[in-house]
Amino acid sequence: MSNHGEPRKRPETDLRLSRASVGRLSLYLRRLEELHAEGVGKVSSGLVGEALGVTDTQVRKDLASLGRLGHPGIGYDVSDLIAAIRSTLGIDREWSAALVGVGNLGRALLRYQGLAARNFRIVALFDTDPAKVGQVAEGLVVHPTSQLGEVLPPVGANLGILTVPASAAQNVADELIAAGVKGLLNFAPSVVRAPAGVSVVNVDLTMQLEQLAFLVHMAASERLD
Amino acid sequence: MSNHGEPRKRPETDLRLSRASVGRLSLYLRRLEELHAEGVGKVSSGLVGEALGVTDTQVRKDLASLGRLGHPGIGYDVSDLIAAIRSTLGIDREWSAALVGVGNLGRALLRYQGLAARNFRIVALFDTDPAKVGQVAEGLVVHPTSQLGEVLPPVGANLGILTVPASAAQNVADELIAAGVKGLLNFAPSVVRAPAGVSVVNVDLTMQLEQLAFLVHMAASERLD
DNA sequence: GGATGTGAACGACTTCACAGCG
DNA sequence: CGCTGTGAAGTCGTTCACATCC
Repeated sequence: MSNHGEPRKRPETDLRLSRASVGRLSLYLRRLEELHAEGVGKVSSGLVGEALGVTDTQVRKDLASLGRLGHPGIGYDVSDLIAAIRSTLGIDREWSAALVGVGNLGRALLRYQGLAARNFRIVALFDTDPAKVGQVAEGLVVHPTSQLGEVLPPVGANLGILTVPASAAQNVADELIAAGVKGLLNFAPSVVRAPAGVSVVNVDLTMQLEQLAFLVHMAASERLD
Repeated sequence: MSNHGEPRKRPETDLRLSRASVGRLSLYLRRLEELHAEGVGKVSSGLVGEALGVTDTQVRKDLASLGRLGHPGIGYDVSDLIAAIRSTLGIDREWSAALVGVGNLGRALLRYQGLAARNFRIVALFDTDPAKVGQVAEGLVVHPTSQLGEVLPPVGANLGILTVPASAAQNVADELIAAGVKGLLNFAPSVVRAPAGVSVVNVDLTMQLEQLAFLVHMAASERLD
């Protein structure tokens, strides 16, 4: 689903957090924010994991990587946990992104409130279609992708969002990287690769549809017991 | 990212394919279709995995679960592999889906060509917004979500796609399940749970953004060596 | 020689069991 | 007593090494 580009040589032993646990930390964070909004001040590991289908032990193991935040017999302080997870994930600051490919999906992302709620801002738009260039969407002018190298650096986005056809994805990714972007969110149905120092998350809707088809397919054949 | 709903009791020992390998099979399939289009007839495990960042050994292990399709010294027949993967994933037939939530993302999915290309058809639309009910999008009328129970069963969709707010996701999921749907693709930022026999894939864009933020955040601090 | 298939070693992640603290 | 933190055990997935076959 996501990778770091090149296969890494070093086993990365210093990295405390496993890939899987980072995903769960996101889930915990959301759950904790819900609980916080409900006025809950202290939580147990069981309460956090319950609605998420995660065991209490697993929650404690994950939270242990943030430091010693729990109080035996009491639980965890919700606000402390929220702050610690935000800081660990690196979302206690603002991220700015360039979006390339102002099609249906690109526009949907532009209008998606969830991005702003998490301090992700889209600060530049690009498209190759001459009919789209010059248009304004959500207060941003669409620039031609060919001018990415000149337009983007002064804006200084640290992320790139790819909502382009698969055939264009790697080329656009390379241009974004050349323009200084440090992370890529790729929605094209292709595996985008990047050099060390640039992170990539491939979303790949097609793959997830096929995962679902497989699960349903399997469940159906299991029913024939 | 995706789960089967309730935590399962039985370790499901009969299931040959691991979750991770199913995802890779999707990637192989896409790569093989590219190669097929280029007129390639035989491939080696190395060639399939190369552009995907997967080792040859891993490819062979994954393909082994499809049966004995390889020929030592020669490789695999591209067409055979494509057919075998399609059949294993359960995408050698048509899947029909109801889409609930005709907002920006819902509309983007409706127009997404990749669905049709993979034999996934959206056959019914629902929304709670009275302003949207009755509208026609891509040839389909938007029905009120409240009438899901009456409208959907005669149409007979086997999947449900949720592009609704997180607060509504579980309720809508329950209604879809009651209407006979066997699989759910959930785009809402929440974990949707389903009883045994119904499969769920949670896409969760927020989580993937946070994954990316974390990776970039980590890469930045590693640079201080 | 060139490539597959696969047991065995290895490593990563999860669950268990329980010590320890409030 | 309730709940955390964590070594140990167990499970799952990946990589290695090599026997095997065209």
